[in-house]
Amino acid sequence: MNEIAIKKNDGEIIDTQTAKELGFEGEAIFLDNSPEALEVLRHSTAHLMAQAIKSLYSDAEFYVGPVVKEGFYYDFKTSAEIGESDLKKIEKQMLSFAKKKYEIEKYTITKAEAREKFKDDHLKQAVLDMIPSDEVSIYKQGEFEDLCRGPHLPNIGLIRYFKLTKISGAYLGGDSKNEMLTRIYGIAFATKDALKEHMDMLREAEKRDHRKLGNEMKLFTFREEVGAGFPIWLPAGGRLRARLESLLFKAHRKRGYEPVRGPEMLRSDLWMTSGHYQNYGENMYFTKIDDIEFGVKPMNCVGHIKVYEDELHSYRDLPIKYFEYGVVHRHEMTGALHGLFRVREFTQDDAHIFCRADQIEEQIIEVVDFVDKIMSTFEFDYKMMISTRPEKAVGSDEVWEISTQALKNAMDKNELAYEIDEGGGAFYGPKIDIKITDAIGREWQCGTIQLDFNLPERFHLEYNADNNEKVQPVMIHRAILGSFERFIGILTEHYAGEFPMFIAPTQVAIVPVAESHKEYAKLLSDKLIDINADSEIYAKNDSLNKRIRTAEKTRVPMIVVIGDEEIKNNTVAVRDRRTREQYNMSQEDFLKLIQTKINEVNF
RNA sequence: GCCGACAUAGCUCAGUUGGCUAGAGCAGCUGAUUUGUAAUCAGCAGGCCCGGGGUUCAAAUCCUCGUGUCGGCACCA
Repeated sequence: MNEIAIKKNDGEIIDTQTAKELGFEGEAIFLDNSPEALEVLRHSTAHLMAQAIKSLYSDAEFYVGPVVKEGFYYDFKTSAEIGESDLKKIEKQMLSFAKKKYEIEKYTITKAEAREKFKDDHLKQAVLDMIPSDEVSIYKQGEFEDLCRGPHLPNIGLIRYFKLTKISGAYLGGDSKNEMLTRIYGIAFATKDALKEHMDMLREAEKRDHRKLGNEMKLFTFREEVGAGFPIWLPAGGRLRARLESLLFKAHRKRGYEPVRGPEMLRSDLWMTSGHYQNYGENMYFTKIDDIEFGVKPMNCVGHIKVYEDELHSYRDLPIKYFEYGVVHRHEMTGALHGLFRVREFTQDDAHIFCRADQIEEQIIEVVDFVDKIMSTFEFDYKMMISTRPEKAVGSDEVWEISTQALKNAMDKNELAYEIDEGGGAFYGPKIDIKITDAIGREWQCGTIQLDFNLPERFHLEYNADNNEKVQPVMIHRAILGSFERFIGILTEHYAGEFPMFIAPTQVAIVPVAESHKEYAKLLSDKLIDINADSEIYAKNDSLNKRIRTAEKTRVPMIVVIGDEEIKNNTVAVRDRRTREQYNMSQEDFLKLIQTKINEVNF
C-alpha cells in the first residue's frame, strides 16, 4: 500500500511533499479508506477534476474545491454551458490524466507572485483576497497548477475509484447576492469495493425516498393544478396520519394540554403586534376582506394567545397548556420545496405553555421527556441543540440572556447532553431543537422547544400573582413531530415504508383462498374494526399466488390466508411480512395479538 | 429566487435525423378459471404527448414564455 501523507503529533495531516520540504518525519498515512486518507484522496480528486475541466474548457476559472461530508466538490466558472451529460466526459478525461501518473509537486511563492500567476482568473483572485499570509503554496500536476494549501497525494496515478455525482449552481462565497458558479460534486475511495458500497448506499436511500414510496403506497400526492407545495393526502396516508394524531392526542391530554383551535387567518394588525408582519411578512400569504387586510397564519401562537386572553388567570392556574394540530401556510421559495419535507401548507403538532418564570425549568424537562417517549417509540436516536440569539431578533439582550440561561439550566440540572448553535435561535427567543437520526444514519430536525419572553410582552399578557399584582407569564412554544407532513416523510424513509403495526395504514391483509371463504374474511374484517385495526380483503378474481403477491407489495404488516381448514378450525394462517414464514393460530389469539400490538404503544 | 436537467395513459417507461392511426408492461374493465402462500388465460378500454405562443407543407420531437418536478445553491423566523 502506498504512503500518501504524514500525520503530525498534533494530529494535523501534512502531505509527503510538505514533509520533504520540512524534513519532517511522523506517522505515515497509507492510501486506505480511513478518514485521514480519504480526506487527502478526495482533495486530490477535486484537483484532478479541475485539471480535466481546464483541459476541456480552456477559459475555466476556479474558486475553491474542498472536501465535504459527501465527498468533494469544486466551484468554477466557464463560458460553456455544462450539464449532467458532461460529467461522463469529465470523468473520462480525469481517468486519462490519472493514467499518466503525474507527480503532484508543491512549491511556494509570494502572494504577489500568485496574483500575477493567476491574473486572468478572477476567482483565484477572490481566493487570494481571503488568504492572510504573504506566502502561498502551489500544487502542480502535469501542466495544471492550482493555488492550494493541500494536503495532496504524491501522485495522481493513485486516484482510481471515484465518481462525479452531481452538478449544480452555487453562489460565490455562499452568498446569494454574488454571481453563481458551477459546482460539481464527486466521491472517491481507496478501493473499488468501498466505492461500490457507497453507491449501493445511495441506491438504498433512493429506494426509501418518501416521494417514491408515498406514490407507490398511495399515501399522498401533489398536483400541478393544485399548486406547488400543497400536499393531497390519499386514503392510506389519511389512515396513517389519523393513527398518529389520535395517539398524540391522548398523550397531550395525559400531560394536561387542552385542545384549542384558532382561525386560519387573522387581521394583519395582530401580525404587526406579534412582529411577524415586520419580520416574516414576505413569507406570509395575505388577503383582503371588506378592505381589511388579513394574514393567513404561519404559526399558531397568536390564536393561542387569544385563547389565553379569553379569561383572567391566577398564578394558581399556571402552567396553562394549549395544543392544536395547527394548519399553517408559509411561502417557501420554489427551489426549497421537496416532497413532504418542505411544503407551503402543513400541520404542526403545536402547543403553547403559559407559565411562571419559576416553572420554566420543570416545563422544559417535561417536554423533553415527552420528546423522548415519542422518539424512542419510533426507534430514533436524537440529540438536542440549544440555539442562541440570531442577528435578526427582537427583545433586549438581557431578556435573551435570561431565557437562554433558563434552557441551559434545565438541561444541566438533569444532566442532559446538548450542543450549542450560536445565533441559531428564532427571532423571538432561544430554543432547543431536537435532531433525530434515522435507520440509515441520516439526521433530521423535527421537534423544537422555544422560549418566548417577547410575545407576552407585545400582547400584554398577564396573570394575578399571590400578592394580587399583575405579572407577565412566560410562553413556551413547542412542537414534537414538527409537522405531520415532514414527520411522516421521515418515518416513511426510516421504515422504508414498512410501518409498524400501530401506525400502518392497514394492519392486516386478508386473503381468502376461494369465493366460498369470502364471508369468513368479511366477518374477520369486522372483528378487526372492533379492535381498531384496518384490514383489506384480497378477494379479486386472481390466483391465490397473485393476491398474496399483491398484498405483500403493499407492505402490510400481516397477511392472513383463509381457506377450508381455517374456517373449520376457526383459525387463521398468518404470513410474516419479512420472513415469509407461515403459522396457524386461533382467530381469538390472532385478534388478541393485533390488539396488543396496536395498544402497546403509548407516548 | 439562482444554476442545470426533465415533463408522453392511473403508475413505470419506449417513441430514430421533425414525417403513416403515438407504443409497451403494470394497474383498470369484461369473460373463462375458484385457485393453499410472490404474477392463470383471453379480450376490451384508456392520450389536450404539462399549458400558451411561434417556426414549418408537417411538431410529442425545434424555438419561446409559463407551470410543475428533480439535483444542488441560497432560504427554513
